[in-house]
Amino acid sequence: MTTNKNKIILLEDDETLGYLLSEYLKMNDFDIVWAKNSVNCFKILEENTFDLAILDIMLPDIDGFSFAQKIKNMHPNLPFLFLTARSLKIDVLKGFSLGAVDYLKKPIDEEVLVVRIKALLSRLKQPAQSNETNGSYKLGAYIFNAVNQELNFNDNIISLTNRESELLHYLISNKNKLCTHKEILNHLWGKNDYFNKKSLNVFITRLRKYLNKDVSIKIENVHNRGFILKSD
Amino acid sequence: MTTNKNKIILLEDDETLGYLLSEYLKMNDFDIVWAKNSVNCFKILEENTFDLAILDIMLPDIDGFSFAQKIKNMHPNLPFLFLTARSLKIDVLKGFSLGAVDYLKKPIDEEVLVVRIKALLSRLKQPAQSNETNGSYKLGAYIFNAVNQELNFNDNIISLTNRESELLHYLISNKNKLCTHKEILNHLWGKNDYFNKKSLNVFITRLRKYLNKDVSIKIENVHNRGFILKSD
DNA sequence: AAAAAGATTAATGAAAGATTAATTGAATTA
DNA sequence: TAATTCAATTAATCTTTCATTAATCTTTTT
Repeated sequence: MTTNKNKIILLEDDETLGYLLSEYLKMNDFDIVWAKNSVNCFKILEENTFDLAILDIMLPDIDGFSFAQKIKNMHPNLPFLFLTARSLKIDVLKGFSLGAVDYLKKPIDEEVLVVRIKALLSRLKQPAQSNETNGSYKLGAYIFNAVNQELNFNDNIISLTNRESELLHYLISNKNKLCTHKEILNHLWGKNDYFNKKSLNVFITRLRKYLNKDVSIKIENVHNRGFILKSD
Repeated sequence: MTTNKNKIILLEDDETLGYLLSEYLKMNDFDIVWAKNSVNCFKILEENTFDLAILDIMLPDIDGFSFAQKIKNMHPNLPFLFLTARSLKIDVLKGFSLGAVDYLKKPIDEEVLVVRIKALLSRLKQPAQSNETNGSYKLGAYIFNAVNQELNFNDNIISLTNRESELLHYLISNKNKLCTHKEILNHLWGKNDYFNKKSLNVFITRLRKYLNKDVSIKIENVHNRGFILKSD
């Protein structure tokens, strides 16, 4: 595994469409292998692993569905999506019940295809990295988990209080952008008065203390305006 | 209390379509909650967990996409699919880039919808049981059998009561992730009031006592939010 | 240099949580 | 039907948490 590109096998007998699709997908940073017929496709699949298979099921030399079944037996975990000119409901149902992850009708819009593939792959990738990246933010050497309200620095976990976490969440999702006192106060406290502002200052100090292990992270004050969380 | 049906929330303002869809999906063994507007939907989502959200993004009271974004912030792992009358390419692209798992155009064919949902859920379910095998979970040096309601520590078997077991089951299947009071109470008791919360505290204490033989396991409280079962 | 804004540290007190004990109520048994 | 058992709930009590407030020091602005 020398590349981190997603490997996709495309089974498409139409020269023009096959060429266009594989070129377009290559441009979008996928590693494409184009098989022009099912025999060829089978051979390639025997010797390689892929992240996704895109199958044109109206190929002349084989019934697409039985082919998909074969693939499923060979590579039970290989997700596949169908391209098809057929739009019969029965086909769609058949496709999904075979375990297809998607079913696109021709003519294909390449842009839509790419977005769908990316969405698919990112979803399929998730189990590998657990839910660590989801709902959590990288901040310099820290990782902030907004759901658990935790700051992770080198597996050293700091539990944040509600207010600390809310404030950091607000700042981090407006990273490198001024957050005015007003905005922050209204967002966290629902109102904006002298005392809440005092409170805000206390929490800013706390966050600064938590984050001081990475000197590239700073919470800067803009006099009479608000705060900016700077990082990167 | 715990059913093995897939819980789905349906956001659909159209009375007729909403009724038809939720009835049809119920017939197909899904556990459906139908929200007729986004405010309602939001409330329900705050207090419950679902396996899938189906969103009509042309609702009059809110922009569907920003709503999806909100949901994503709240429940980063909740997969959602869009129903829409719009078929503009830009919308489809936007939907997928938000992380939608599917995008269906109205009019909906219920049969297709069900097949797609099943395909989706079966795919999404796979990663879930990382260390769950036929109802038993490894938790540090313990093995929890959710069916027999037993905790095994070095072949020393502790029998759990219903509530103890339900609670541990919920926490363990959300290991290392915050479970809010609301979620837990709604999941176990079906409602969320002062007294149930008190009861919950008692059961937390019990579970802590059972689990105190392995110091690497902790049930942590997040003040005013809920609990996290930490292990590994 | 005075005044205002911000930073920091510490003190406080109400609410939330933990723990143990008592009570209730349903199911089981005598 | 009375007695027993067992789990869930409620009560009572003790402990901890954390947002707020206060007090004091530092920086910025004019």
